[in-house]
Amino acid sequence: MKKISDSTIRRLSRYYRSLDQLIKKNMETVSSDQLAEMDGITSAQVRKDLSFFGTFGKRGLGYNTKRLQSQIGEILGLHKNWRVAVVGAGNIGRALVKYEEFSKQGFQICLVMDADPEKIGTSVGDLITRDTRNLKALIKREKINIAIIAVTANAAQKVADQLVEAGIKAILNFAPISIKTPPEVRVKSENTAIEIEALSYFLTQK
Amino acid sequence: MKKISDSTIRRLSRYYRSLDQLIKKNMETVSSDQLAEMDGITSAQVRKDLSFFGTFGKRGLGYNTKRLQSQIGEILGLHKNWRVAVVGAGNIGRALVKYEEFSKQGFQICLVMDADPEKIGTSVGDLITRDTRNLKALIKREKINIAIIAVTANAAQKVADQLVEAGIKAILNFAPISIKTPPEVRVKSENTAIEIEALSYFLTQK
DNA sequence: GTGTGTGAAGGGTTTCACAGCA
DNA sequence: TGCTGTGAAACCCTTCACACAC
Repeated sequence: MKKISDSTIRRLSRYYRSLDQLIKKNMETVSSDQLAEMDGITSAQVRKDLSFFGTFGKRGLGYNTKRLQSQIGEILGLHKNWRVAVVGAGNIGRALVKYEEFSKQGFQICLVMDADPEKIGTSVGDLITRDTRNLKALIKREKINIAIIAVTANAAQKVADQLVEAGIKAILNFAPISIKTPPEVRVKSENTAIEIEALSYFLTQK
Repeated sequence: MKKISDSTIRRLSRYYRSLDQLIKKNMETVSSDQLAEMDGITSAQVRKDLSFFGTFGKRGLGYNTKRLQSQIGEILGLHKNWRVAVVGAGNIGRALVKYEEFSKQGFQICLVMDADPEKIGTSVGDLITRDTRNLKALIKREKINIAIIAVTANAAQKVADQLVEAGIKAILNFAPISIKTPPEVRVKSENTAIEIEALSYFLTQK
């Protein structure tokens, strides 16, 4: 399969959400122009993004909202009921466990771990915090597909190594540090500090 | 000033953090090769990024870690003690108020707001949750520079409009929806659902 | 007429490769 | 010799513009 750019995939996620809104408003069809307007991009971009995966629209008419959403969901693999683990039961970890946007799209958080004895055994949402010392066994037993790292910068690489050893192929990293993994493992980083520093730069320029 | 790409700015933030580690290990100098290796990019990229802002290294030697860090800090405006407000005292909002990575870099959260009467008056870290109805006045009184939106998708645009009206020029948006603002306002979005969906896509492809 | 799908053009970012300085 | 700084080349992504289907 042709290599699809990361930006395209991210935009598909956005289209998926925009379609949600339209469907709630009982809109049956949508044009690339409308979708583009909702996401602040160009209509050519929308059509090009979709064209990588097939032809979903009708010329002169646009796209059927429900069908397009379900097709994008299919492309992104959102029908798959992913099992997710969160490593780190600090502020961010706990907020993620309770984040509704996950469960809504089939990402089920089934495991929370921490290394701190004070935290082990405490409940987070419906889950009980487990000991990271048992990481490998827990990941396997719970058949986890995706792991979220929400530990400190110091601990992040070690956790990542353990996750890789446990067979995890997809990691979402919230620690403010780049982590190293073998090429077959995909890592996405979410680093709020970096985003706010970009705002700082912008304000400083003006 | 020449337009600098967003990716360059984001990488500068990463270099800043990588330099942190090196400084902690008492390394006096670093080459673009080493920095690149730490962040999983190429050395040419590092040198190119820095070259937009000046010449910071010594040929044959590399860069002085402390000096380079402070120069990057200067570029990003990290010395400025930004005053930050968080709108939305849900799970994410509360986690952000307590996020240490912010205060460490001079981003001081001085205001938390929510619309829910149950939440108004409750404390989050050192702050008391205020009523969003007073948003404009509070933003002005606290001299806020940067606002973080951590409310639901439904409420996000309305909050954004109020923030713009209150004179805010930089917004970090955690709501899973694109928000519209006038061109002079910079918005950065952090959307964990989008990142995890990219992982879902990756796992689905294999 | 309307709006999609797409090859081609355009613009921007990354990588290459090397001159030049410590 | 070692490593930076930087034009030029390569690459990738976005935008244009129009044929074509409804």
